[in-house]
Amino acid sequence: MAVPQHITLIVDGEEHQVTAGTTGTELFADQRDVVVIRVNDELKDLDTELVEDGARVDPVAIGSPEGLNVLRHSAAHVMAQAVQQLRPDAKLGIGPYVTDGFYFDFDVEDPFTPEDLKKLEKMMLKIVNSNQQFRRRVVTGDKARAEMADEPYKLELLGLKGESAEAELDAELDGAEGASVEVGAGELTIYDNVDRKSGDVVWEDLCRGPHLPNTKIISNAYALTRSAAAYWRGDEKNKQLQRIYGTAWPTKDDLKAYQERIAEAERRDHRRIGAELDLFSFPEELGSGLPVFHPKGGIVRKAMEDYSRQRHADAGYEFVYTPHITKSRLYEVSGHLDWYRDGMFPPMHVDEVTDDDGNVVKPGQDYYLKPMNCPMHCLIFESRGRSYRELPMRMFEFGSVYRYEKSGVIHGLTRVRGMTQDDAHIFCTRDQMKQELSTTLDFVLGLLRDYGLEDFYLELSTKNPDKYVGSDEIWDEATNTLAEVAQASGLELVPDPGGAAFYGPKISVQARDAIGRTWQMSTMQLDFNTPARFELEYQSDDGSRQQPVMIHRALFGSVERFLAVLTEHYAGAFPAWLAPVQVVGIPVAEAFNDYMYDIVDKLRAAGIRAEVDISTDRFPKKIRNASKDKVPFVLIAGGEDSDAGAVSFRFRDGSQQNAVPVDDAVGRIVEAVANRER
RNA sequence: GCCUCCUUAGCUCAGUCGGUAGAGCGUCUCACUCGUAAUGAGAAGGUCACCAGUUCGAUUCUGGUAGGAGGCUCCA
Repeated sequence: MAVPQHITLIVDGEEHQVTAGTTGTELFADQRDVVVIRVNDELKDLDTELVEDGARVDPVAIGSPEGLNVLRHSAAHVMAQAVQQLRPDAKLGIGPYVTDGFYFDFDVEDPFTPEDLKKLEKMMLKIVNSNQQFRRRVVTGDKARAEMADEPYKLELLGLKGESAEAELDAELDGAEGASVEVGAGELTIYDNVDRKSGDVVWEDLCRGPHLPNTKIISNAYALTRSAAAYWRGDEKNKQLQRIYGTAWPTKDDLKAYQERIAEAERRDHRRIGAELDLFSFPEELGSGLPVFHPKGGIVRKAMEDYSRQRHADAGYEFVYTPHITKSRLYEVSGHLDWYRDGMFPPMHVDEVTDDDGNVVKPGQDYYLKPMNCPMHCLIFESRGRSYRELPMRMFEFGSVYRYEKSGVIHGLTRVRGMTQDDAHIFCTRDQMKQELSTTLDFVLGLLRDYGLEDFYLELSTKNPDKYVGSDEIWDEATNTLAEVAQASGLELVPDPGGAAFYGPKISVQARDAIGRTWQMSTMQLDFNTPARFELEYQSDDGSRQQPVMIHRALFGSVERFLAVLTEHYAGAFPAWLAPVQVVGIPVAEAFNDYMYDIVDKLRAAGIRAEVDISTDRFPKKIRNASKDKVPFVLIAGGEDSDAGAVSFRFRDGSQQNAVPVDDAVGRIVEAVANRER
């Protein structure tokens, strides 16, 4: 019976004969960075006994994406153990890994304080240093329920698993934001944390795993970053649990690099730079999410808009203007009041006439601030009969819209209540739509590149089965057309099921910025429904009346948001063509002020935004000020320069070029602006 | 909208265990006239977000409102 049976494993690509029951720990004993193994595409604990003949076994290093996930998941367990030491009443929610870290949700009487987080970090260090083992144990449903009797949320997850078919459950749990980490497909498992010395089980959690072999690997390259509330299973109808976020890395240097990355993102925060460079502000008097642009920010914005207008004109767009408010009927026809009433500012009720007794003699009317421009563009289309010869008709507007965003979501310029969309609607025939989408995508990407974004991928948002209008055939046709255009672009295409607006599917362009973050930028939506609702039509070449197709598209999304993205992308150091001040002239001493002014006058005559710093600051201080303002070109002139009819450059990176003849310097700056050099 | 935290000079922040406040930067004045990231001295500047309550007395304690931060939910 106990005869050792030999099996063949394909270990890291090579065949090996081993005794059945050999563990990953034994196989990879000399590879210290291996923390889990992959057996036939499935991640397993390192101490898994291997019994299947012919199985593929691959080592997973701690630094690999999967290894990092396991590290962070295990760190979440250690944190939960510490939390239950500090707060024995804490009930466990879920605790998955996320990008760069992990979190764990707890139901506790009192929320965690920053002091608690410090205490918990120390308690975690104790656990980490005591080198507990993570030990996996398969349990039956009854056994799991018995052991988790004091953990109501775990029982709820077990209940879900019991009730529904496996596949369904996994889908549901995945939807519930990481819950599948707790009770995955297949068998139920509990992980015991076993004390090294005593062998006692000090903590346990219902968990799918896998985990690190022991807590020591977590080392002390972890940190608890913040606490916040989160709805249980991601549903705002449920109770809010207290969530603690943390991060964990293979080494202290990795942790430091991560923290430096976070600090860099903070330094680039457009709200901070916007204040430092005097670009915009959010006066409390106006209300939340309603920005004003100061003169410097106004220049950046105007430069962005001017270039956009020029490009749109070149691309055959026509410019339209529409009002900010309208009677309610427009948004009844468009369907917005049905779908987005909560996201719109409440109506203004006007023109009601009552008699002396308060009876309504003449009913009033509701006016709404407009949340979208498209219905108004439809009205322009239908203002007279249209011929197929006019199509495609491309209407562009910097359209200001107002949305009643929930107070908790407003964020700088990226999520506001009043914004200006660079909105266009293209009305075309069905035959034209594919070509039109394809040229629009090229146009969009080209323009984004001109603003300095280079790295893109596409997302295809498809029908939300609970939130759409129109027939399935129309949705299929629209979706397929968008998919074909997206694929033809050669860019990576990520599906976004259910992400579409109610009136049609969309492609969105996601851009990566200078520090690798992605932002949703442009969107292109194909819409058969709005033209139908407005009963738009044109006369075709055969004399029949046809309905046009409508393409919604915005490049910036909103001018405000795009300015925020560019501010963070450039860390405030805008390319010269966008910079609020393009040139600051600094005379070495007052005696050279006039010489400097002559140069700056030449620049101004060439359309350059140039200033002379004639403040009483000393020379080095002026250099410092210009640096802090991130001015692209600093021009310096003293005796050496004026004698030679020259000027000296100081660039933003601190490098210099001296004794440049004045005309050359002017030409160079004019060229840099005209070519939108970075 | 929900949870936690925050709001003190133009900005960044100290501080007051309840007796109406400080620093640095910035601003202004004076002196300095200088070659690549901070010259020195002096001055002005605050209803301690707003509104109530408790108190002899509130910037401080309590409640509410507004605004902000980080999350959650949402994002046409």
